[in-house]
Amino acid sequence: MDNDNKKKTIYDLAVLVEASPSAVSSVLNGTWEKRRISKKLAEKVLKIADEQGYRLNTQASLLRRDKSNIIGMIVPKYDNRYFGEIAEQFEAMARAKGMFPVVTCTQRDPDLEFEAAKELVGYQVECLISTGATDSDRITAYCKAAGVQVLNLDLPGKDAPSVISDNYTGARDLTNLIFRRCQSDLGWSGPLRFVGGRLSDHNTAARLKGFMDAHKERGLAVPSENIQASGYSADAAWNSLRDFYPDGPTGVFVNSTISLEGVVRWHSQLADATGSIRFGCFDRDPFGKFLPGNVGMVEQNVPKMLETLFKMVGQSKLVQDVILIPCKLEEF
Amino acid sequence: MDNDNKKKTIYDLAVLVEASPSAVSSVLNGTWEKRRISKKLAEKVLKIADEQGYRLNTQASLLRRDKSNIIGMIVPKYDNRYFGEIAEQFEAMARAKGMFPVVTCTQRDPDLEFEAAKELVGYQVECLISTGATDSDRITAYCKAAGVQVLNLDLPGKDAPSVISDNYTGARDLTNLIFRRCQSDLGWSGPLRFVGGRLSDHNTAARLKGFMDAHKERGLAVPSENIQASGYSADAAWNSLRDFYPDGPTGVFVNSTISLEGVVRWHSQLADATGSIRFGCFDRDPFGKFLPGNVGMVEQNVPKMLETLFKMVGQSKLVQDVILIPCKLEEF
DNA sequence: GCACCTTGCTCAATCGATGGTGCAAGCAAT
DNA sequence: ATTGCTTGCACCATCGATTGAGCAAGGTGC
Repeated sequence: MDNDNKKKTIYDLAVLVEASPSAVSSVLNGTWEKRRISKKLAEKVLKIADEQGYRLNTQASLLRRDKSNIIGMIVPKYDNRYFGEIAEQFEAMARAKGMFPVVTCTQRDPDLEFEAAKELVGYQVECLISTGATDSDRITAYCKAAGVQVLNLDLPGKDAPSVISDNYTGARDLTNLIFRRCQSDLGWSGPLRFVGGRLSDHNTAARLKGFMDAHKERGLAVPSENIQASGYSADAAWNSLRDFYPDGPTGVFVNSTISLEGVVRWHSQLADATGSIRFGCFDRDPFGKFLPGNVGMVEQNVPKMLETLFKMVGQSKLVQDVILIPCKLEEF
Repeated sequence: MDNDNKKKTIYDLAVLVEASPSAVSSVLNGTWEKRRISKKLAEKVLKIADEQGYRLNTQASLLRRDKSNIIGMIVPKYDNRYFGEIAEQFEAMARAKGMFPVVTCTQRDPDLEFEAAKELVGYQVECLISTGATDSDRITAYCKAAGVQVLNLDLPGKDAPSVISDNYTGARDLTNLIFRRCQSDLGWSGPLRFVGGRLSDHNTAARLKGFMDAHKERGLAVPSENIQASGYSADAAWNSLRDFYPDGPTGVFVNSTISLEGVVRWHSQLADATGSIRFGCFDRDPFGKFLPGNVGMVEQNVPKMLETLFKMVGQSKLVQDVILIPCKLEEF
């Protein structure tokens, strides 16, 4: 049978079916009717291809075709539900559209992001989705020079269309929710604290603005030590709170579920004060609802974001530059 | 400059540097010294390639080479830390070894798993890692016929080497921990309940055996209604518990963090009984520690699993069929 | 002045699949 | 018997990069 482990090619099949490689090729790629190959030969080819376990060499096929149908995505991390959902749904939607998705995880490392983007361009992706990229403009510049479409997701970029959450409104709503619950549960009215993320990051900046505006509406000033955007890691959030022992009610706006891990660690180690703390988190995690003190989470609308994104794939003239997708606020 | 959006090829570069395409190629792929190309020409090629934004066409390159250096992985879901960590670390390790990782998510759908495996073979992967695959033997058979190495991860298969956790021991240890805490916290000694997973799945079966053996050691019988392996979804776990209102202390072995979501939902809705429940979970989630009633979690040793796996990549003669990696038990 | 080696390249076949073009056989119409 | 159309394929250039083989120019030794 096929005890030789070399892969079968259309030339091998051609010998077996006693026909030409081009006939075999056209049968296998479905163009045989157009090429007036007889049904009889077509069936014979398919039968033998099946018996021999033939599989198209995608590399060779793509080299010859003009379209690759490959769509690439870079994603920072798989350590939270948000990016996990993005990757999963992106793959599902790409497949549904007959494309081949290639997703690669770049660890929030700008150089790795750029390397990965270059690699994907080498694989002839037709479109590259740059998700949460630290330096998306460098990627965009490279891809533009290579004639590859780029779309930004989650974080905006200057030179390519971007689909992102309405971070400002989501953050303002979440801040208001925390205010409301601090008032009703603790009889206390702020100001709140902001923990996690980076100020240099667009999303953190937009969320902080929503946070600040909610304070302004209440005529509240926010002391600068209340803003602790010390990075995207649980340890960073933990470090920025570890020496803080509240002497009264406290409300915390947590920027990302990763930061939430650090905040919850802090929260759980406070002896008495634990009951007089309320927090809310931008981004959702299914366990969040069950964490004591958590009053609500913002869920970014991933299906809607991806749906919007996929409408732009392959379009050359795109009107809008940054498209904002509303978030959903879940109160616990 | 490069305002034409067609991709540059070595032929385009050859014209610009006034040399042959083969000289250009050998400079770009680093074989130029072996091929006795002068340093002067090499530098000229590199300079112009850079100016022109040249990028190797991987498709064409791979077609000609014998090794692709692509390593593929299929993964069921990105909705939990375990598979997320596997994907992330797999990519990092593959890159560190100079390979190009392609990971694709197959939604626990056996047909999608198989389709994805076939696609990856078409992309000339040198090795396919089949992670948690429902029907790994079908994938193995296909890949063997195509001469592609397969390694199973997380779930074992008959016809290819497998690296999996020591589910039995991990589950027995976790069961013992739950017993211990039920005794010390509640003065109660079982029998416990088992929730989540599928009995047809090897891992669930091994974990259930560990669960049962821990009961046997204590001379305890487990009523059949205590075993609720109703699937891998939060809703399934929730459904299998929703009508259960404990009238005394209760201990639950939760099989996967996804099932834990359902269990916690149930737990949080019990009125009085909530304090007399203890549970533990196979698989870790950073928020688990903060869930009331949770006494511990089993963490699978992903770095060790992948390290073991990568040692086998490219090896033709492999001695051991199923390699068990010990888990770590974390008590809260 | 001739043989021989080294240097620095170029030539052309090749990887596997694709698709435009061409050609032979068969049949009908005149 | 000749023209013309249809059917059913085969031939071959091509995609971009790689690599064994070969060749011309220049240098060295005797």
